[in-house]
Amino acid sequence: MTQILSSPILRLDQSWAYKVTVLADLLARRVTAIVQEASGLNLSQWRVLAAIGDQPGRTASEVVKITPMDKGIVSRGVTSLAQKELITRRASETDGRLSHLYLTETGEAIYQAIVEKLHRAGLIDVGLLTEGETESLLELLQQAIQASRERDEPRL
Amino acid sequence: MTQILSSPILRLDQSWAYKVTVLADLLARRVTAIVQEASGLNLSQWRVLAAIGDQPGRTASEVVKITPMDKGIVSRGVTSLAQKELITRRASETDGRLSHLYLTETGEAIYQAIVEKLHRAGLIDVGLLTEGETESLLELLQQAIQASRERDEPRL
DNA sequence: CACAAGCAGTTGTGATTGCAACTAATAAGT
DNA sequence: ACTTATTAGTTGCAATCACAACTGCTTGTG
Repeated sequence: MTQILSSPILRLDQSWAYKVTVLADLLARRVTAIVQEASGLNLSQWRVLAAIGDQPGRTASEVVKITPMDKGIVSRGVTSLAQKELITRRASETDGRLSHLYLTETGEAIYQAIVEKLHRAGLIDVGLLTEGETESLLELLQQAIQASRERDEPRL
Repeated sequence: MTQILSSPILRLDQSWAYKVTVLADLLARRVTAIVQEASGLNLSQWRVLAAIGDQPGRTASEVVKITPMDKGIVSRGVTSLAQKELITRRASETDGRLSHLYLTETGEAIYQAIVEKLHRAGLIDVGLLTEGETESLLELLQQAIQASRERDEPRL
């Protein structure tokens, strides 16, 4: 059925954007707690660690691209992780501006331990949804992300 | 296919939790920009306003319940919105602790204007997904939220 | 009624964030 | 080659947030 009223209505409990927001916040709180307890890292430090663990050799700006983080935050994350000796920077030989990032042995251990805990907490796989549901959720989310990225500067 | 390796792997681009996080952040930035430009309100003030517009008479703690916000933030939001005369508090007659919140005329106007803009920006309805897709996305998100809420204190 | 326990809302504070200004290195244009 | 534009990454700072302590009201128990 189509909209009857002339002005659009915001029904929070029917807004996908709102639900995504609420869910993301719940997830962030749980991940933060787990990461904090397991390693003392904060959420953005963990995100940087995870992005590197996910694909070693990434540069800071690549981390920014795949992550919902400001480059300032990533920069600070990289610095502090390097100080804690969880990652190392290796300057690129072909481009003096960037360095590739790798987990140290300690970093790898912490990374694995946290992944394990997140896994058990159902924050990686989805124990709650069936395999098919998960798949379609992933697809829908990806579409929404893409669309949101494309729309990003439509000068409203 | 099931997992072959012994330790769970975090593939970011296949993690629903990660995608939800990225998407929520993209959405938050866009909503913030729109709201800021339209009204000068920040995101949490807008969220409070929206929660009241969505269902007038809500109390602050009800806003907290349906929203991913700390009660401190809601409290400050309510205070500042009241100062700007976008909402009014009406003390409950039956319970001296709480007050019901309502939009003023100005508040209503701003609320409507922002909803309109968000709508045009595709942040309420989903122009990007079909109706069926939207529906299943909503359902899946709701399930995930519920599950996440229930799991919230599993003392890991 | 008195007392304990719980809930609504406020406020203080250190930590975290987002933005923008800045440096340094590379790429592009002429 | 030289000048300009872009990109990587760092840093300063004001705004925002999360958490916890606190006040005051209400509910439950005896």
